[in-house]
Amino acid sequence: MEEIEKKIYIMYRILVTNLINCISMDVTKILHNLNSQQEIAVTSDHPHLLVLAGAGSGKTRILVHRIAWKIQVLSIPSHAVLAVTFTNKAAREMKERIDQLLKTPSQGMWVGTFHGLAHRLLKSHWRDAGLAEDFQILDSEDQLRLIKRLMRTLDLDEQRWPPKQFQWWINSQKDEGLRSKNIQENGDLYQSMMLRLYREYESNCELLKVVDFAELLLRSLELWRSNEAVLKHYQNRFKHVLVDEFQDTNAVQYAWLRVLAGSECCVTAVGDDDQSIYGWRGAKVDHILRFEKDFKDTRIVRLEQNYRSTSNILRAANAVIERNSERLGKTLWTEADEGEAVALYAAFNEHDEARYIVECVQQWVGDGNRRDDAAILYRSNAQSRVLESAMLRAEIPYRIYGGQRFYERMEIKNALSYLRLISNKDDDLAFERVVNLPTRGIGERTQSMVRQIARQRNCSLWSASSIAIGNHELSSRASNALAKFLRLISAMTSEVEELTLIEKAETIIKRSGLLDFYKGEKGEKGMARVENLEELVSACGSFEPEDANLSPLTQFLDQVALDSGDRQADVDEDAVQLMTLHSAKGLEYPLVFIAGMEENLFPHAMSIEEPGRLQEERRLAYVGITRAMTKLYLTFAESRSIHGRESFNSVSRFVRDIPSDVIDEVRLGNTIVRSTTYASSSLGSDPELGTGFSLGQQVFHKAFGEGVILNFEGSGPRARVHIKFEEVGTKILILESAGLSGV
DNA sequence: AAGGCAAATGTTTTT
DNA sequence: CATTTGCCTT
Repeated sequence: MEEIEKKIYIMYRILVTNLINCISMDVTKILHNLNSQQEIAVTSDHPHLLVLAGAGSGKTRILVHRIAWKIQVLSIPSHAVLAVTFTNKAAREMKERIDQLLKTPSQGMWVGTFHGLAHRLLKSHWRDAGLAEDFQILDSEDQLRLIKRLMRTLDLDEQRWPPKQFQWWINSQKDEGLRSKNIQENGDLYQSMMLRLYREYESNCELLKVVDFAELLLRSLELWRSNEAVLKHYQNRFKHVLVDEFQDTNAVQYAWLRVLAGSECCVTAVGDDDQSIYGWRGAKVDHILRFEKDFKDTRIVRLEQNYRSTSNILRAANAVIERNSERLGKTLWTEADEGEAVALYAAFNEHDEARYIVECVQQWVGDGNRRDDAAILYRSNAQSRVLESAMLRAEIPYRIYGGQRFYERMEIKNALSYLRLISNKDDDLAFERVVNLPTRGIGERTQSMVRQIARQRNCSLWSASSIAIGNHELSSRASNALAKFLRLISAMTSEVEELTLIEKAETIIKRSGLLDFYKGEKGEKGMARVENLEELVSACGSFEPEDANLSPLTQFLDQVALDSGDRQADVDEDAVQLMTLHSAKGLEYPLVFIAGMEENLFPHAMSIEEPGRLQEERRLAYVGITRAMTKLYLTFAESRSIHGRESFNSVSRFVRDIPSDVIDEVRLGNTIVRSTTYASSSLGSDPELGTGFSLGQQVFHKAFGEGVILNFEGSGPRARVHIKFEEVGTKILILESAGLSGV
């Protein structure tokens, strides 16, 4: 069997080579430097292809080269190709690399995120999709606001029913493709409550002409399912569909692909079940297993050779992921050298951990390396603070990824709301956001009055406001303030009409009073906000509209809603990268630190009980470890303050899974000797700073019993000692009055 | 209606 | 610990 396959393959290669010669085109570089598995993945002519690509095996490269192969060698027109990713960043990168490889730009090809492509569909078929032509995109913050508002009208107690829960529930239903009418009541109070709000939410979105993220996908799926003509059009066009990060697809996205693919489309899916870390967001690894069944005649190619990491790092990664049961099974291997051992550092607390990392970075830089090549990863954003301040103190330039995104910042959303209101007076969400910002005397009372009128008349808040003023339904003070606001918006609209996008943004930020409002805000915050507003203006300046028929402003607003705006600001500065493990997926760095390798933190306490969630944490650990190319540091803190409370966690189980011959345990300045099981660490040889005791030492106190020394503040007899007692927890004692004795 | 102070409340992230 | 939310006073 294998023999035959080999022969066919050789014949195929001969044919291919001839073909290349015939076309006399330089396509050799498409196959240049590919290993045999990669080459099969690029050139396979099976109808469908599933590439199981391990970390660092050249996943994106395969996708890009396969597209180039199809276009240049198989002469498939580029407009027949659709490539879909999850993030804008990945889509941008793919576009760039295709252009680079093909030289000729990827004209006619659709490359984008699921959401971006769905939006594009709905924009062209808004009528068939049952939407308004100028429908707005609702981001998650807008969504939460809307839900809160609906809860208020339904008189639901926000304490008993957290709005976030409604949001989460509604989104999960939509991710599964379920509308409220598809859900059966099961007599459960919680479910019936959720469902009740879901119904209300659906009809309100309809009314407000807004579409949330999940809706973009679901709506475009329903469009295809219900409209034969539209579907046929796209099925006839896109004969080649390629999906990146396939393990991250949720139910609707998978259905979307299946419907589009129909029966004559070639689907290529590239993914790694071991890197599925978005299960909590509806992603289903099962889709990888189902692919073969749903797409008949699928060729499966495994890419297991890793080109990124040393073999020690890979051994660590494999040891961690091996303990997961539900795997397709894949073992990464490399031709690379053993490399250095994985360093493990046991810190006393999070500050010591940060200090140690800073020291290592300084040494790395001192050795002539780039800060850009170093990344510090952590499980949750809260951990970044301590690391950040340590970097700041050491004057090491750093860049934090994630956290708050540009277009989600309050001042930016406010400015955008003014722009939205300029382009569409009936945008109620924008209206509500800025009607009293900066404060102009339109308070809660007036606003609820206007809302009530809007509901009665079934009109927008904008129209309701003029009705309220016209009918003298408000106090004269409120009426004047409201009229002033309406005049301001109208005036700005006409003033700005003929201006370019950047001028519009500039004018509106000034005229609305937002700029002065934030300038007046005291402290660093106001400054930063003003800077952000300026950055928004410059973003308007560099925006290039795609469609000449539509107004640049509306196009800008749509793009902003779909793009989180992870701008590449000061990318040129050589800086250490700080990010969560989640956002590190897809990236690689020569030097990687993973901080906070502790039980309850990583794996996270919320995930520790459930086996499924724990497996996902394990995959996250695998993702983290495989980011490292040459040197990996794992650190954990024996004591860490979480939410202001001190907690003591043992070293993460993921660390214990790594074979000890791969790990090099770092001992601080040779002062302390400790074992990984830390609790009963052996005594230090040198007393700490003349106190007569050492860190990690077991001590006895008359009242509190036995404990372990965790930290010192100061030195000599007046030093403050942090001790974790077995019975009473941690105490901070003055040494000379504590009356401690060694055990 | 607006600003100030106390209490609550904390995963992971993209779109 | 640090930020956001809600209540309460002016």
